[in-house]
Amino acid sequence: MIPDKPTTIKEIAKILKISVSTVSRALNDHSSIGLTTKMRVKKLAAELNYEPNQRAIQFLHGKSFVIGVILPELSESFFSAAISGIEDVAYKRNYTVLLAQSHDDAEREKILVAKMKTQRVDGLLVSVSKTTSTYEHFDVFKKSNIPVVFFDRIPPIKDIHYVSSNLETGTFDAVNFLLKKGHRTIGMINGPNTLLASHERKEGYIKAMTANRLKFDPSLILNCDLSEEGTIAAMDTMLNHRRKPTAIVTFNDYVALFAMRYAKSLNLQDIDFVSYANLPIINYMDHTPIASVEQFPYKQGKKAADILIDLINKPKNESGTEQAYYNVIVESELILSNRK
Amino acid sequence: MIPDKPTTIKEIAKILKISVSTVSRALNDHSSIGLTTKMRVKKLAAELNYEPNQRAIQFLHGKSFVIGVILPELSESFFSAAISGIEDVAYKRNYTVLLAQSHDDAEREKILVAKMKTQRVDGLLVSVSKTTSTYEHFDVFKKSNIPVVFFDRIPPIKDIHYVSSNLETGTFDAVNFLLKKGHRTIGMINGPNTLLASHERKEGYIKAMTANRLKFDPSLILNCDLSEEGTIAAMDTMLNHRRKPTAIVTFNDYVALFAMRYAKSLNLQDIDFVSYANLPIINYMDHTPIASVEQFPYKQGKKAADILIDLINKPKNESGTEQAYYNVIVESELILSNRK
DNA sequence: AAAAGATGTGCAAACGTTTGCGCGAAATTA
DNA sequence: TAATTTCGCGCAAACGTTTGCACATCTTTT
Repeated sequence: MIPDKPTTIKEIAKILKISVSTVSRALNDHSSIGLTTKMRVKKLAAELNYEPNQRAIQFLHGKSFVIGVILPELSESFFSAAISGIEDVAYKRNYTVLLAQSHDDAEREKILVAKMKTQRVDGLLVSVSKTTSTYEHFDVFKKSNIPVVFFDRIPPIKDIHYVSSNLETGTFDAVNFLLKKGHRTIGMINGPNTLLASHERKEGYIKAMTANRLKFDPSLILNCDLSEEGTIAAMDTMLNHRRKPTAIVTFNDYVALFAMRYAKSLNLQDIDFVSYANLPIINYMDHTPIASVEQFPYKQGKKAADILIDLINKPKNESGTEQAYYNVIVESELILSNRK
Repeated sequence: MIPDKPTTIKEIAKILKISVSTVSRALNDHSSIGLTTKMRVKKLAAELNYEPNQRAIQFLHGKSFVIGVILPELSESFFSAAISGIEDVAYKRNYTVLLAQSHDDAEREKILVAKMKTQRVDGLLVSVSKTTSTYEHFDVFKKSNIPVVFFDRIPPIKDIHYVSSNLETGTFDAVNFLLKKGHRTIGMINGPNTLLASHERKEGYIKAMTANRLKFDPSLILNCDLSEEGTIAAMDTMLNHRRKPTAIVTFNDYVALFAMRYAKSLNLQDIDFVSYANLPIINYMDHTPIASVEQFPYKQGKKAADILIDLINKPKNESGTEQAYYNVIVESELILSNRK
């Protein structure tokens, strides 16, 4: 009836009339404990449903085996896939995940970072919020020598660990694929130039063209604010271009959807689209891009978590040696649609 | 240069030549500490960037302010929305979230439950895995008087707290809506009968028919394994029915997609579909259901988290009084498509 | 002037566990 | 047999914080 307080090592010691240290060592299979004692201890521990109090242990060691994760929006498929990867790694390496979302609000992100610090996480994994423009709130971690790994949305500052995807190669493959398929006029509805990702896409496009000894026509790459209206405007420009594209690469699946819908409303069924995989269900749709560049959020999450835990367990940086920073690029990859 | 160990209360005490207890009380605004002392302590604490070691405090109190959350699949939109709600509540009520996913694997779920116990979470929030058929692994929590709240996928056992959605009313509204729209023959592609959710849908359907003084034709409700093949088979049966339906209610968005695609391939454009909202992007598609039953995963998550934290902070159940169980139903609701 | 109350502070225990050190007893070596 | 090693175990400190209790000083009240 009594809400049984968890069994402690002390109680076991008292019952067995041995010291707590012996019990502790016995449970941890320490070499200096006799086999018989070990057996007795373990047997009783099992009977009493003994569970070591992690909080006490963590407190003693000053380690928590907890990693903090701050993401912009948990319900976005990219991030939920990433957190899935993070959790899987943490699980395997015996860490647990303390989760928080910034809702793309810089203020909330600041509070969360402080909270994570207070909770004494062993390390922090962050994809920064869209509205974050200063990065001093991460300094407390650096000062305390607690590793921070950024991923996907990485801040434009020096001396940080990060994992992100390289969209250039994926784009190269995408354009190359379209060229091999016979297309000669390939348009691109790109994102705003303020995004690093837009530049990577553009670079990939250009390299694919030149690699195929084709002239690069800058007017075939259009910027777009990623909204439906912006997409339609870009499409209009594209379709009225003196060289009307027969294939279009779009910045993301939403843009692809808008563009395809618009093309269809104009009864244009003959344009091939290639996009970047953001949405898991795009394959269920009536008209899908014929290929998409996959960014492997799950893999990125895994990689970032692995790096973070490596950093946590790294021997203290010997004074003098320059700290090395992990800058990991997860290659993106062209995936052909499995539907005809 | 030295990776500064966090400041402790002891150091403050030593510098100020007062005892640790005084420092502790000063920082906690205890009434028995002189104003001047308080000021001195707080000033120095601020200068040294003192942060109370939560781990020590938690250890001392035997409370962690952490709630465990075990979900089947973080990357499913329903669950990622739910975790978002959970996190928001936890954030507001000063708890943190320890997250884990079972990947719909009963074995992994068991391990995770044990791990959560070991981590000494203050409470547990669970949506059980599809493959879970026994529920003894939750007993350890009950024995230790740590509250567990189930949500959405709740186990078929007695004496548990849970939050789930009532699909009956949503279905009622859906069918009613179709009837008002003039439909008289309404089919339903339901899920397998093993799911509670299938029964709720069926009940809602029946009640809507009888409420409109229409005869209920059981042969218009088909079970389906939710796969594409199963959906197509159901559609075939449906379309060859002597009373060919003019509208169909489907178990979920995937089924709706399969069914709509199949209907389209047969050049049947005149069937109205209603579904249950699982997929956020369905609104971007070419053909969308004209309405869907929303289950508010975010809201469900919030509610479940609130209940859990209430339970945690509830005064110990006075021996004798029967424990009351929260059984909360979040009503589902019919949402009309915003596209024509 | 003595007793009683505030007021401000310190002592020490407690939370559960690990671990360096020491010590006695048994087993091995010289 | 004496000297040494190995084995098995206990003592006590440490981690950072809170808190009941006691104590000293100062201010009231009788």
